[in-house]
Amino acid sequence: MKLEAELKSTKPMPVRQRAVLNILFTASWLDCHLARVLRPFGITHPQYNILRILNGSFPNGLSVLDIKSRMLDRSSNVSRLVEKLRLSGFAERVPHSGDRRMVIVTISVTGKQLLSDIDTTQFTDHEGGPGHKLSEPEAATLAELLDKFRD
Amino acid sequence: MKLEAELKSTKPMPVRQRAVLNILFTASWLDCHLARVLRPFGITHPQYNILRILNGSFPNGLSVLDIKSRMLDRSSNVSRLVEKLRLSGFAERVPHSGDRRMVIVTISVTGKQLLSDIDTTQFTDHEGGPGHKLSEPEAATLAELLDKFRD
DNA sequence: ACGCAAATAGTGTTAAAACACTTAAATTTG
DNA sequence: CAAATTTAAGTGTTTTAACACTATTTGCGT
Repeated sequence: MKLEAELKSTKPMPVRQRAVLNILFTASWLDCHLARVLRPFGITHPQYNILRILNGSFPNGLSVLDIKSRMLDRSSNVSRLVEKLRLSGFAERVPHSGDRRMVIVTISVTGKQLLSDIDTTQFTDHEGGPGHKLSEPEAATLAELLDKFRD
Repeated sequence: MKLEAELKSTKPMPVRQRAVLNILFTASWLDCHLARVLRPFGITHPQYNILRILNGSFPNGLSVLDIKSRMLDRSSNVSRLVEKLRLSGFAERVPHSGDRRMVIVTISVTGKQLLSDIDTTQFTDHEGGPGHKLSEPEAATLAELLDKFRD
């Protein structure tokens, strides 16, 4: 559905404003879908995000700041989220030998199992997943325009 | 900056996954910018969102459900947000005469003044505003691709 | 070596989101 | 018309985000 219809907007919007609102609206829409898929697994979106990051650097771990710098939402509370993941058994924390300020966080076997259970493709390349109506070139164009948008 | 650089991603991503992450990342980036501009005015993003909606329907008011249906984030707590706006003097609430279940919310003069103070163009069409690097046709294409993405 | 600034992780607190539930009024149905 | 259903708004509670702050360790300059 077009943005104007979703938002029941009557007047036509300036094009850049339409782009801004559409980004925010689409992200909220995506978040909602993601939360619905994640709920049965007892994990939140930011926690899932961290697990994906840890999985990406596996078998190496990452410090808390490394995780933060790779997160979509940089203002979130990584220490507490990591602690949640540790309590759930999805991540491990070991003090860094060289620098005692640091803590190295690693995804656990259980955590890797969780990710494969969730089946990431459900959100990305799966048939019914979000964005399936876009062709690959269209998806590429979309990502490029977003990169340019943030410039 | 390109998404991969922002997220310090090493491996190449599937195109649709790249689009999904880019939408989420860009929205978070936008939110951050918006919060920075809004802070001096003592108003939050969802509150600003509601004020814009009320301003759009001025001089007519809207019921709480009408507001909710026009919001970017549909799961938020409109009653409490409206109460905050009322306490700050930016909105007014009057019971609906015909249907006593309903309450009609209207933007106040102070609220309209606040919006013009914030100068919405700062986020949309202003020179240094977000998305200023995009040409108008590019912004239009971006919005269309996002519409299609949600299909 | 000493003091100071930067870096790193974590905590405390307030405000907000998430979600289920409640109250009240209108509408439908038997 | 009475009871049940639906609709609208609001509330209670838990979890989380936001933001500023603290504590500890490291590195650096002198």
